[in-house]
Amino acid sequence: MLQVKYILDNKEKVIEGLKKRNLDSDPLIQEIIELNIKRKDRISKVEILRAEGNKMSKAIGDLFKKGKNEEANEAKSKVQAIKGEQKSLEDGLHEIENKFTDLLYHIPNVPHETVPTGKLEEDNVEIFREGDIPNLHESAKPHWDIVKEKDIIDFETGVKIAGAGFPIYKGKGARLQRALINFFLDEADNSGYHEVIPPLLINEASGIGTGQLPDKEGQMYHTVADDLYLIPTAEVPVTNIYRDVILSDDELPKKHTAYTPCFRREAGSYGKDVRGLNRLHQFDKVEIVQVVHPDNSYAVLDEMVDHVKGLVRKLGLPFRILRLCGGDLGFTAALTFDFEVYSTAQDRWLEVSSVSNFETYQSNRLKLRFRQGKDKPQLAHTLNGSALALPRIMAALIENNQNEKGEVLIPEVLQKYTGFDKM
RNA sequence: GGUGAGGUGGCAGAGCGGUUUAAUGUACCAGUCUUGAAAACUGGCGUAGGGUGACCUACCGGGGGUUCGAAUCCCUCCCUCACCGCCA
Repeated sequence: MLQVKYILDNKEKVIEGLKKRNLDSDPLIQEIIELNIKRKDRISKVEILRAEGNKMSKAIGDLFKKGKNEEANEAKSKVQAIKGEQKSLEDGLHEIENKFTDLLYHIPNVPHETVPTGKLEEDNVEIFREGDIPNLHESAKPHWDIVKEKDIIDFETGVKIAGAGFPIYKGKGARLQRALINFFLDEADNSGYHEVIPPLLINEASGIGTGQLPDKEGQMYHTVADDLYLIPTAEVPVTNIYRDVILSDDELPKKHTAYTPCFRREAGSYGKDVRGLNRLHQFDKVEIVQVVHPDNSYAVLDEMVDHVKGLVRKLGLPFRILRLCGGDLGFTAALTFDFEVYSTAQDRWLEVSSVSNFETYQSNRLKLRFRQGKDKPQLAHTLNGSALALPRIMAALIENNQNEKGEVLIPEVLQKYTGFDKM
């Protein structure tokens, strides 16, 4: 969430910035400012009373020790009166503070100055494009037909076992999946990301830390008996490694990569959009996460974008990078670049990666700080990106690399992982 | 799942209603000494909110309660450890 001090010092900037999200935050910000005044006023009143009470209580102890019981009892009733007043002020304070933090939780991050205005996907700005879109032969098919013919992904049996959106990868399909995971992990390792295998279930505090909670619990699977959530992305457990942590500046940056399955409840839209591998409830992803010094975070964002670029390039997929507009920007992000690969047989772009800088939005919730020399701790910046999400990469590879003989060719970089060069 | 023991500063560890403003040790930082280091000694050493400042306030797993006063007593939730059971 945003820092209160930042909101107070940059009121206009915050309101202007949030307009890019098509959000009229003026009344909300105003309410926060007013509540903050009330809050501070109440705190100082409570603290004055408390200081007085503390002092008198101490004196009572001394009086009893000296045997002046009468005086002590007299003082007791005085303190009792003070405490009564204090209690009702404190109750009010609790109420104010609950409302205050609740409001803060509901304000999204302020978009970076380079975020374009816009409401829909179409308003995202393409900033980069690379690779030739192949001309497919007449008999080219979408991936859902190909995988069925070759029996490498079985959607129907997945439906029986779990439901729609839980495919079974089989034989060479499973092997290709595994190859992609290992390729992505090796590439991340080469770029200095330290691999972790995190828990796939997270508690409420972790969900709040990275911004999935409150309010967005509907997007996650929830295990009722134990009150845990299945991770929607490795971002959540990996970033939460640093919840309530104060790092020293020479420990920055922290770079992590993790392969995990991801679970999303999101009830997709319909038809072509959700067919085959386009949208799943369970999918595999390799994530990269960084915790960095605030001065570097935008340079690091570029570095992460370059890393993802390298991956798609090596796979030989035509791709483009979009700068997300305010309307399409995630709740917690300040700036996001989406990667899309071109799926020839479907004749459309498929999102395969989202690389974002959250600035201090997550670290403020996480209490993720670092200390520069002997200075007071300050909030670090967090970033993350998919590098990459598997299913749509798989879909694009299968569609773009099909030849007239009905074979699907495996990109060279993957062959040492798959052990075969075509399917 | 059962039984028992616990959760105190970076770590170790005392305190179990009122000189706790949380002892002590250790780690760390600075200084003295030293050619330098070690040792010894001296001082400093948590987070957050408020005040120009001396200072004030909160925090001993979380929340609530008893009391003039709670790390200490009570309730509740969470977590850790040990043993038993079950199990990959």
